[in-house]
Amino acid sequence: MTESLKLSSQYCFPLYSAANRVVRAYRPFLKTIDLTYPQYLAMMVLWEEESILVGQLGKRLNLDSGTLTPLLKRLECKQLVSRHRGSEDERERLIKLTSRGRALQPLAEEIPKQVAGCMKLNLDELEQLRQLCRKLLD
Amino acid sequence: MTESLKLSSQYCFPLYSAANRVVRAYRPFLKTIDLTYPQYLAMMVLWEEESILVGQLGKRLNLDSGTLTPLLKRLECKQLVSRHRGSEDERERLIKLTSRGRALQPLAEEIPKQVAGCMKLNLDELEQLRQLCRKLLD
DNA sequence: AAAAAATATATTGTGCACAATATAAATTCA
DNA sequence: TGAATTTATATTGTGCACAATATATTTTTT
Repeated sequence: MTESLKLSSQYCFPLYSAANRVVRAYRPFLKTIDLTYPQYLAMMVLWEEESILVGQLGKRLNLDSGTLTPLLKRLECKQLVSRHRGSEDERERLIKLTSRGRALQPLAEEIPKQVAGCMKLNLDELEQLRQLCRKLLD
Repeated sequence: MTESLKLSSQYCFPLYSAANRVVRAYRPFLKTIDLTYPQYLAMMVLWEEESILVGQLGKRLNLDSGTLTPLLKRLECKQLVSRHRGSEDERERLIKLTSRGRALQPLAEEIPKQVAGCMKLNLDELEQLRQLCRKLLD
């Protein structure tokens, strides 16, 4: 057996597995506000920005239109966002937070703390993990 | 704006994004042997074990039968594995590496090194990242 | 042994994630 | 200005990831 192909030798498998685990950890909390994790990420950006173009949102979340277009349609169905065209450029799609979307924010307020409470890592370790992931993403 | 809901304050978003990035980094290399990343993980276990029950494989990969059953059927279609029943227990599904599956291993040998070469993290940082992810997964 | 409970895997349905491609509008160039 | 190119988003198709549930077999209990 070659060492390099042993599961226990892999660096990326734990990362892949940890990301799955974390999204799963969010699920019960996000269920209370009827959002998936990627939807929650999009809503976080909108709570910050009020409105944003699909392309800009994609840059913030590292997701493309193939992922975002259907996701944003689902948020539109729930009346959390509205989808408009750019005023100058008709190709652009401007996503706006609705009042219903804005009203969701206070209900999400406690979720980060609650999830952190379920984590096996302390704040220091979470910070290290974040730095390493950010460097990987550079 | 509440600090706790800012995207830049999140600990898990970089982890989620980094995992997507890493799977994407593997893709061109895995394409040469016609495997997806989760399929590659399953094959790695089989290269180690030769045969394994679905449940045991799920424990190694942190995946359930809802994910593994269709994945293993696809590997079966490619004739990389065969799917049998347990000899004692008819409920069990025993997955066996085929000769074709075994023949794939040498072609995968160089992939871990190649992917590591694309990474923005050095070996030390990869090791730290792995340790943190493992602790999170405990 | 028959009924009940537990176990292993499969199925169903939803929502990503992404590559590849399509569409349509804007920009650049001839 | 008209054609070619670029840009922004949408569409299509594949394969996860998982919750919820179903099925079938085994084990335990009565």
